[in-house]
Amino acid sequence: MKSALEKLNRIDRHILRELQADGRITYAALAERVGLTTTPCIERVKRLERDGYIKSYTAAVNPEQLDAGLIVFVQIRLDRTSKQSFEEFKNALIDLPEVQECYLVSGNFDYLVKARLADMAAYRVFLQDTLLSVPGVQGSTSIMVMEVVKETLAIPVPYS
Amino acid sequence: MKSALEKLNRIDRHILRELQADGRITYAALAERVGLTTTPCIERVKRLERDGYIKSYTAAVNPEQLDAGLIVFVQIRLDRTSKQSFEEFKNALIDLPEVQECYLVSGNFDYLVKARLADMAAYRVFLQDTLLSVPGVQGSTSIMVMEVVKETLAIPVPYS
DNA sequence: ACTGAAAGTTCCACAGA
DNA sequence: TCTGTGGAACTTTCAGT
Repeated sequence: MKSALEKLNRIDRHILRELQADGRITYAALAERVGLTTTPCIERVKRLERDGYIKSYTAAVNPEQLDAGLIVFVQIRLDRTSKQSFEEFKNALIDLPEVQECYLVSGNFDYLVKARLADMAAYRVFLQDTLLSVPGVQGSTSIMVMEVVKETLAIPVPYS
Repeated sequence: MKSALEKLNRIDRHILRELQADGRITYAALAERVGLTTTPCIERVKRLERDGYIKSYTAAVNPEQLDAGLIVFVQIRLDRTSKQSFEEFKNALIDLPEVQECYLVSGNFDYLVKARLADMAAYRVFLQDTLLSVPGVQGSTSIMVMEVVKETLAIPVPYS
């Protein structure tokens, strides 16, 4: 079984690195960085997009300045007796703008939710009125983030 | 105290939404979407960048296709007796490419680390040879992600 | 799969309101 | 802070290797 990265040659991996570092780089500048002219460079980028290596491009905005400076992880335990609970919970959660990540995880609880809130007041409202009022939720444990040590979106792509 | 969002007018918030949804949109198209001509639109984007609302632009790549399909959260307990441990730990962690997020958190353990690995074999190596061999680490608990329900980078910016 | 060039867009600085 | 304009830069297509 070939590793996923080996399907991409050195230039493609270089392109992925550059586009992760600067998603708005021009094709002309990108081509120069990876040692191509613009035409084949654009072709490679389009193929990376088509093949799903690049899902989208996005501006990374600063949560601190946008009423979302508080990060909290909430472990949610669901009522396991009904299988319907899981689907209901997912559907309820997926549209909440405060919820940035949600995972089904191993262990004593069922879901791990990462949310961004303005402050503790907003957190209390979110937990009580939103999360805990979803049908099937049995209990929760919150982990408050005191300090962000690292937070990156980048997937490492080796060998320049 | 004015909320952070209220420092931005409707057009600026609209720009932030559009750039989060498509980080490579041309200024011409962005200007049309927000109802401006290109010159003032570019000025607003540059100001949002200067004022730190926009931190960077990035391509979102697919971890599944890049040997990083497995997500694991590791709770790390540190030796609390030495204050030096915290700095050492942070410095050791911050450069690890597998570590996508790292937080100092409240509760029984000290750090919560989110890492992306190729598979369970890579996870075991990472935990033993990398995380647990950092000086000052007393213990760890791992939470394996079974299913990704939601994973977004976007910070909600209300009122179009 | 790449080069180079031509034609069409976009960017961006400047003048003006 | 906006509109409009013109030259430079960039994108994109196409013929050729």
